[in-house]
Amino acid sequence: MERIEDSFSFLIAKAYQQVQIAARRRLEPFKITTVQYSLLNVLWEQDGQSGAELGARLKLDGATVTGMLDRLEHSKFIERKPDPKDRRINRVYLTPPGLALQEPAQHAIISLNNEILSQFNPADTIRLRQMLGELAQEAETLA
Amino acid sequence: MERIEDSFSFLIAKAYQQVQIAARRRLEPFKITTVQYSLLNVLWEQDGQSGAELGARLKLDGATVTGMLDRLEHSKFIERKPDPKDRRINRVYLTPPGLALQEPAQHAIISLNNEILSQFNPADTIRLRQMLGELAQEAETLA
DNA sequence: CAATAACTGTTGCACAAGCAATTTTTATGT
DNA sequence: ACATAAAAATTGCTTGTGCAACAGTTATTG
Repeated sequence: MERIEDSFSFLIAKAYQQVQIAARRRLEPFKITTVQYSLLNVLWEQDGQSGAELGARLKLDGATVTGMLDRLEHSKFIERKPDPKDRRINRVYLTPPGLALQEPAQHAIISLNNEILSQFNPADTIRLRQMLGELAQEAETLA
Repeated sequence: MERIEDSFSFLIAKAYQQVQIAARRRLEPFKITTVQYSLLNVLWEQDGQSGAELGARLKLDGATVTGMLDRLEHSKFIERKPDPKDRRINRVYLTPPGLALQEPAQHAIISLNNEILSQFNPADTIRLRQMLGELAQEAETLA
């Protein structure tokens, strides 16, 4: 028998959970959630993407993206505009308030990541990032 | 500017997500979810615990535990019985079907964890487990 | 002893997430 | 061209999560 705390699935779930909670606290002043932040991040990089593109980039279900866009639109950080060439598509644009979030929100999250990782030496940090990436890849093929 | 894929918070979220999806698939035949599995795991170790004890062990909010117990009770894997000494407390007991899940469900998850980690050498695996634990700890203090 | 604090479980609310099914629109293949 | 397939977005459903508020019970403390 194995204690649940020794199960690797549990370990990564709890590491994720705690990072998640810390990130949520840092983003609270900006009135966005962690997942909304990741979506905004993709938009800060390139405006006017479709919901499908955002979902592919963030590896999120289309239905999840729809809900997130609903809430982000409701809080006036984005706008949906129909694509003139393809009527299936809604393109997503940042509003001025949505744009204004970029500097402070990114600063908050980058600082947090640095603080969390500051306990490891640079080589370990690099290896950890590598392993997390390979882990996601491997789990995906096993799914 | 940082691409979201390079953000550590995103990295760990996606690693978690993919492990989660793989685990869900493996548990599908048993009609339980990954979080229900972790709760059952604590019960397989020791029957008759209170909701508060389960929540503390799994680091879950009381309200979350209530909902999980509702669903596990509805699917007949557990039972709630009032504590005779302390009328605030409900104690949670496994039913025979709940007990019967232990062998096959644990086997499924342990196998998955081994498969996922098989890409790393033993030293890296140990280091990864260490780092994930320290990560959770550190993020918790930063929250 | 009586007032207050702490604990346990529950409900309600909001957000996130995946899956299935549906609608509308565009692409493909014969 | 027409039928079929594929893609995009949405809606509905279930589960999980955390937070806040609450009721009932037990502990503490002045």
